[in-house]
Amino acid sequence: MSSLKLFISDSLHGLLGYSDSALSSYILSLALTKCSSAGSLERELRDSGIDSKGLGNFVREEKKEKKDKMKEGEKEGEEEVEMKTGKRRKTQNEGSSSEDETTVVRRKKVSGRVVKKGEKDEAAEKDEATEKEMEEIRDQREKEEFEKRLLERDSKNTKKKGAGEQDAGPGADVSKITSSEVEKMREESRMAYLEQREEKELRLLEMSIKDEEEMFRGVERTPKEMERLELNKKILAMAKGRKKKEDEEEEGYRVPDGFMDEEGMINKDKKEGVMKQRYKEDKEEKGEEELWMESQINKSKIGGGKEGRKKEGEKEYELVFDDEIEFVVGNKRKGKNKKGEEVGSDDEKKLPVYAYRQEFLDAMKDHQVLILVGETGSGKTTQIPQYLHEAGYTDYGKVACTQPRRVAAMSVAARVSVEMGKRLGAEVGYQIRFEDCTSEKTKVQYMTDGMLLRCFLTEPDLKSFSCLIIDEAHERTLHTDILFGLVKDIVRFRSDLKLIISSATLNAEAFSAYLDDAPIFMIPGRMFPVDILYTKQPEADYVDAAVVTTLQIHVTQKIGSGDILIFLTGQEEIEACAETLTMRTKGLGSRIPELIICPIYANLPADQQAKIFEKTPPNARKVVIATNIAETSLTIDGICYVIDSGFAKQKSYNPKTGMESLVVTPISQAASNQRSGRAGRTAPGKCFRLFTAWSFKNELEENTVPEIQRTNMGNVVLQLKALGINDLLNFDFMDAPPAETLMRAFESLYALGALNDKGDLTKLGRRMAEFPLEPMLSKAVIIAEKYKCVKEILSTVSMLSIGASVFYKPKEKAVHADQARMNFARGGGGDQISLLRCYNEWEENDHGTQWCFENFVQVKSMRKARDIRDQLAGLCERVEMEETSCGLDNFEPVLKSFTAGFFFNVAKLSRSGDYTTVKSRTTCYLHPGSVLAKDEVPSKWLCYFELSFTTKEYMRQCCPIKGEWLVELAPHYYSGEDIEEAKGKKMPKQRQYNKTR
DNA sequence: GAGCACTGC
Repeated sequence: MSSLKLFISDSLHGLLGYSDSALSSYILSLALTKCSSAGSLERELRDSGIDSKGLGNFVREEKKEKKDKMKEGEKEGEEEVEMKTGKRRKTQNEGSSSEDETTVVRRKKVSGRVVKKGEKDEAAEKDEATEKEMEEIRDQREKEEFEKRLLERDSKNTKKKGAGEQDAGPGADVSKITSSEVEKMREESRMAYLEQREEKELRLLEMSIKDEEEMFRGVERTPKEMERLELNKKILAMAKGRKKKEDEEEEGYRVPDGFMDEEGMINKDKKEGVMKQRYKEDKEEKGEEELWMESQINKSKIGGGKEGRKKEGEKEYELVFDDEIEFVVGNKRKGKNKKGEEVGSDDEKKLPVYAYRQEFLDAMKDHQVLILVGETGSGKTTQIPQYLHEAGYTDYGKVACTQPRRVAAMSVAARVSVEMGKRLGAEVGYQIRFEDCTSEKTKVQYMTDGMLLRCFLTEPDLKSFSCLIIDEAHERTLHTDILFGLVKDIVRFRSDLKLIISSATLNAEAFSAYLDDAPIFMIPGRMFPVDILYTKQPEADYVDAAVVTTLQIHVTQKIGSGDILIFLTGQEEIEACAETLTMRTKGLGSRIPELIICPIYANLPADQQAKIFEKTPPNARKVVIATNIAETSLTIDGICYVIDSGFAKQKSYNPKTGMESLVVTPISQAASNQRSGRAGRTAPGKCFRLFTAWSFKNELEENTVPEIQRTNMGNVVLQLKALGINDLLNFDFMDAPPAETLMRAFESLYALGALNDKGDLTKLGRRMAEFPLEPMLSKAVIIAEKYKCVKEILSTVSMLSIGASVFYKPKEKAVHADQARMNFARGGGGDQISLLRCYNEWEENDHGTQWCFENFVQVKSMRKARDIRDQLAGLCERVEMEETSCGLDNFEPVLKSFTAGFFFNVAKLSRSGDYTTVKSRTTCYLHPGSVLAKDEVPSKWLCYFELSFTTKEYMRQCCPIKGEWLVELAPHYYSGEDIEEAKGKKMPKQRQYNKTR
């Protein structure tokens, strides 16, 4: 609490200090009451912090170390390993090698079958097998040998023990193992893990060397690159040399395979007995977690699943991987309407919603507001608006249905227009940014939620609508959350307006409570049951675990039983996962059916994205490796197995520094359930969660923190202000954003001149709200009029607002891509001017695709930039802003205009050579991707587009500016003092003037 | 020398 107080008084001092402090005390009191009543300070702090709890950090750390390890080559301390495998290790120690138990089960199969295969291969390998395959075989050998030794030793131990116990008399426990033996076993398993890891790293290293040599043949390489390559080669040679030596040494221990086979069987039973005994002992100690898991398992059995499916399934395994993961059956997601007929042509009649038509219309008659709960497949999105239309609600206004995504709005509208037999754009239409497919005749209108929000600006009472349906409300996007507040207000004074909040999850009570206890109307979904399986122990590396699980599914489940969908966090992981999968399936060759690997993430070029929708050929299985994009945005048919890493990248915002960060965070229970639902769309499915049932219950939040609580609110505040909502701190948010975030938004809008000292919208603010841009960008556009560079700033702003996806950098042509990008930087001006040059050149080349290709620029992004630019230009025309131009030779006006919007984001070069933000004194770094990163003489002053924390505080999209500009452009924010230090001499003290507002 | 999850106006 005290820290918040401090912050508020601080910021008010800096910002509002000069003015009459009516606003400040007002805001302060509101902020404080809001904050204490919401009790959200703790959450805020957590949100703004960079550390995510749970496994996220661990995994990251672990990965980084993995890389380090690879560089260090063979140096590997025991302690380090202990740390790396910490999570897994811990449970193993506590839960006392339940893993070993399974290792034995596996071992039998490995030696029983794969070895024989291996022998055959060995005969033929000289002529046939590729180098990689040979290595695979050798790997396999090594592991098996190690396991055999382990078994042998174990059997000796057990025998010895057995003899000893007999001496001690009857009743002595055969299964008791001394602690030194436990220690030994631990070490063994540690070694095994280490060995496996080492092999993997080596293989990867080898591949990367090979790749580099092949792909860059004939391409000039920098000395650094050459150096790295040489170093890698050296490491590989050294490691291989050592391996060879070890192999030779091991040769002496070799035991005939056949012998081991049998021996393995005998040992297995004994050891299993031992392990089970210990397992039970431990379970008693462990208590809650195990008990809960057990209860979950029993529940699923009662639930009518195929009892003991897992146990039986194991026996069916033909091919077992030595790093196999064990899963525990968890609860079952119950299917709705188990018969679930195939979707046919007249399927809407079979949709669950159909049976509720009359009931629904009756409910509509009685209530103004209704919460509609219907899971995926209930048909609510397509049918409900039609029912309303048929019932005559469209006689005095349109029925609007909002969707969080453009594609959804378009496709649903198209579907409904077919069902109604009307042309799209006539009675049924949609409205999204850049596309208005409606007409005067339109009765049923689908639109994005952001679009409806924009409608409020022109039509505050929404009088052209008779019904509003806010669909997918459970997603809690920023726009839906704001809509809630606005529509709640509207229904109070427009008794003729009907409101439906439609959600797919059961936490509808929250919506109901928020909307004055509105009645909840339930429609069952059409879902198939999904078995949920958890890992028995935490997995240290979920990417690796996902690969293994995929192979397990692929090998053990019948081909044609369904495709696999893996949820990972981002491009990097997806690529790594796809690579490992390719490698391992290649290694297995024809022993397994074909596995088609399809990565998908938003930045993937469209043609590659389309691959996931191709039908899987018979005798093959598709595995889709996706980000969250597959959670909501797209539906892939035929998925029956979902592998859920339990993580996603989530944006969080720290209002103190204004810094956004994208962090790998554990997902919520709700999100995990959403993911598992993806397995049961066309047939009964299974969801493999790569975490334990315990962590699901105890470590995952129940619901995802709504976006409104972890994002910058500048734009929202400006828009709400433009709608005439003045008392924002008392605005009826369903979940209020953190007070600090609102404060920061106020502060920045005030400094930009969008709000006056009373907190009211200024003329400038009203103009800014017209632009569909972040306030700082809008300001830059408006100021450009003064500096006569509107044409240039519009292009720059459009390019900036599409994000970082402009330049495309394929791995194999990274050097060329970088070169192409640096070409745009020639002539100076930093990233902003580079983007401007890029846009201009594209325009000069007739918006050509070929040009994009040659310059490693993404066409998709450029087209988007053009759309945005056209829209902005249109808006400028409407406010009679002339499209002036300053040309490219003198780009100073462009940078000045940009700085006029982004003067918050200015960093100064300190003596130590780092940059420090001028006001908040945060140390930050020039992003290596910036064109300025290669400059030899760093600019004294930088103005950046965004500050984002990844591994460091990085400034992205930076341009060099002059210190004097700050006093000229933002005299109320910067004084001479702020810049004199860098100038080295005293500047005449400038009086604050702030009377213009 | 890093790495950008997903949306939307």
